[in-house]
Amino acid sequence: MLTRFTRKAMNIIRNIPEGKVLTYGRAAVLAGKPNGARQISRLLHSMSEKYDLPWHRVINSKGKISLKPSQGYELQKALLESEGIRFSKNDTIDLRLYLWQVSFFNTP
DNA sequence: CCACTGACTACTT
DNA sequence: CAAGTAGCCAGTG
Repeated sequence: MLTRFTRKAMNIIRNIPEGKVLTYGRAAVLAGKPNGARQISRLLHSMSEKYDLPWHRVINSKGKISLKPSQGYELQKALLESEGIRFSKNDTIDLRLYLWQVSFFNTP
């Protein structure tokens, strides 16, 4: 049984457009739980495949990929770059350019 | 119900 | 800037 928060979060993540990203924290806020960032990561980890979520479009608040090398890092970076996202020298994504700007999201 | 775990974050050193 | 810390809360056993 999934919580309302979890379902809402999945819905939001599914709607991240190509070439844009969301941070764990932002996704949590949009799903209605400002402190639910860790649940977002759990979601992605456990059901990104089952529910066909664009898990690679979610990164941490510093604009970096949270996965470790050989644990999915390379794959995520490749997927993002294939959508046109450019990484800075220090391997960070410029959130000013790529953060999905959504002021409201309507899902009951 | 309790304990433990995290692909997190904001704040302090 | 890097490293440490306290708070966070759904899932799991």
